[in-house]
Amino acid sequence: MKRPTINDIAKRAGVSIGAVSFALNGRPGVSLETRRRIIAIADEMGWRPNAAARGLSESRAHTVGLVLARPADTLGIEPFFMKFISGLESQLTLSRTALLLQVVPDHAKEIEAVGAWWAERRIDGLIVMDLWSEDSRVATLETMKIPAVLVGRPRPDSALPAVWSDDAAAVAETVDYLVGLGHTRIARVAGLPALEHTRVRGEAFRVALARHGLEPSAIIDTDYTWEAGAEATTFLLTNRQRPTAITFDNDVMATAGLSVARKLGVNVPGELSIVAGDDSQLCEMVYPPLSALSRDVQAYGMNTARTLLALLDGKEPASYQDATARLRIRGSSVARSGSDRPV
Amino acid sequence: MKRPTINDIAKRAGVSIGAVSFALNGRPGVSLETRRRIIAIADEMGWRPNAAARGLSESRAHTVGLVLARPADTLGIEPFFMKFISGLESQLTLSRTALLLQVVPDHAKEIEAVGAWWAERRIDGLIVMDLWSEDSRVATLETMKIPAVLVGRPRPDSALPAVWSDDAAAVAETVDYLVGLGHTRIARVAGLPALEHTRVRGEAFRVALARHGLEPSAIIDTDYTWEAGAEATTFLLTNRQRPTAITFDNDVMATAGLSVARKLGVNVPGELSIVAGDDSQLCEMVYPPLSALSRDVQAYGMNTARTLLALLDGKEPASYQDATARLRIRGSSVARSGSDRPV
DNA sequence: CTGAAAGCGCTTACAG
DNA sequence: CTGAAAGCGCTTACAG
Repeated sequence: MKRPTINDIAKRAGVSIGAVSFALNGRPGVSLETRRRIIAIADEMGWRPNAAARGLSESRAHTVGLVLARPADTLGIEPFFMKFISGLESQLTLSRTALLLQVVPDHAKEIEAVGAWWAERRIDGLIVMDLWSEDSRVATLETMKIPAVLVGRPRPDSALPAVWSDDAAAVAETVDYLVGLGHTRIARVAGLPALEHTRVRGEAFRVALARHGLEPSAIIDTDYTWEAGAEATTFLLTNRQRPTAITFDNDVMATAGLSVARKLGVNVPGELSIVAGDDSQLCEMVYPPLSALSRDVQAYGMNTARTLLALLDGKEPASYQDATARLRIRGSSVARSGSDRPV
Repeated sequence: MKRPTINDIAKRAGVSIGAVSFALNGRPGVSLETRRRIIAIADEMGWRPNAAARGLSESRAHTVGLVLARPADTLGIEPFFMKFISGLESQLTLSRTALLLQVVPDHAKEIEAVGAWWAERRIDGLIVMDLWSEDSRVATLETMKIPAVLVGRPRPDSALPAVWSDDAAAVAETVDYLVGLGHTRIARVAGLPALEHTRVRGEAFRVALARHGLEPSAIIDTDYTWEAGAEATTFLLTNRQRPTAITFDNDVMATAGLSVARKLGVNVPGELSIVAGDDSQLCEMVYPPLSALSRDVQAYGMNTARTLLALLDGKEPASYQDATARLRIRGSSVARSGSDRPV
């Protein structure tokens, strides 16, 4: 029942353990015939390299880390993470690399967790998510010399490779679409203002509207929760000059907005068009179903894994631009039918 | 920049590496004064044990594994996993144990993944989720002698400890509640029939109704998806003798049921009461908000981690019964107001 | 092409 | 109470 070691294989094959190691790792120094025999024996014995032993001599853990820094009760109904992780792993597994996961409440705890993993040599590299505009983690990781991939825009102040998609273009598509429908009073319910992601979308929102000679009807910062989405929508819809279209930075808030509109007697899409900045099943579960910016999150995870693995293999750090989210039009957005509609 | 080893500490302290190891691990054999000095030096140098080295000599990885066997597109909007994992980790971290995660499509791939981790000695133990009534994994893990904790009912045919809660009691509470409201035609939209969880709930449903002299109005198996929930509800509500109350095995299907009822012009809760078998934010996001069986999922994860850690520490395998889910009553369920209402 | 040996950084019996 | 040494299971220069 004891798991076999290269020693056992060497004995059975009548060669040295060095030869076994060379044969199993495809390195020169063993005749083809011997190599074949060794591999056959290893397979037959169900041998797998002891990760600790290999890690110790290679100084490589064949493991990467992912820390999610968010309050546990915020780990909500967004399917993003599970899908992203699933994509990550499908790639990591191909390279026999494992994924270590931890959930912590904030950036300080994240650095602490990563520092421990790194000091214990449990990980070779790291995936960094939810980047802030001012994000102390980036400099800290560079100081610690931890190979890392940023999930988000490349940073001008950092050499760490990033995997990102063009949020600005996606927001522009949304704005162009809504303006094309005749909307002129368009509001934005934004996510956490500290996130770089949110800043980029906000700026793109202004710029896209400006191209049409328009200004934002309003931009409201939130924390992504249902409650914040509901509150923001209530504020917007009970205002004098209420918007005819609202974009929400995620699906949960868009759903909250839809729900508030119904309560206030504002017809969606008749009087109010809604577009969600994240797509998920939730958008199809409500009525009317929500138009949303949609993307392949699993592919995003896969590309992130590939970028990190390349970095760990000693390749030049290179950022990767993932596909831009595309607008998926559903029932929550239609042409403006108000008095000031262009004719 | 090189990370310090016990060798560096030993040199600085002027002692042998053995003494350092003893001091740092709180074992006897070092004088109190020396011990203090060594610990101070280690702290100052930011030393942390190399996990590979320790793992190799201890034959213990200080890591446990969790494999989620489900199709990637099913990794839906249920917050259950992220919450459970977050609970798991808060405990594991206290014991300096890491969590390895993998997502695979089915049981065969799960066994393959676990087998690889185990053969490579990457994990000391395992958490097994989503148990089936007939589950080949249980026997396989016992054959492989992998320490594992089952998330679900203890198995009569296995010595593996389980962490579970009394689903039957929770279902009975739901039935008693609905019957108490005057409902006599109560249907159940069940989850995956292969899951032991589903079987137990189904049986409890029959038994609880029988105690009131009633029979199930219907029991429909599904795959937990929105679509299946919608289809089942449509079937139930367009039937001649339609139920006045439906229990759904999760929140997503309950939401689908609510949506279908609205489309069919069946008033909730006026003509139909709905109870969800899983609670989540989703239940509060719809109108009327859904009554649901609610539980502390993070605590469930914490207790699972504790049970596994105890097993790894050589304690006798002992199952743990977690708190029973409690019915949280919201707007989707009210007293029956039909013609056959008891007076 | 092959074998014998050192080394990765720990833990842990074993002598003193 | 302390030190010197073997061993965990690999990889990898280094001689032959």
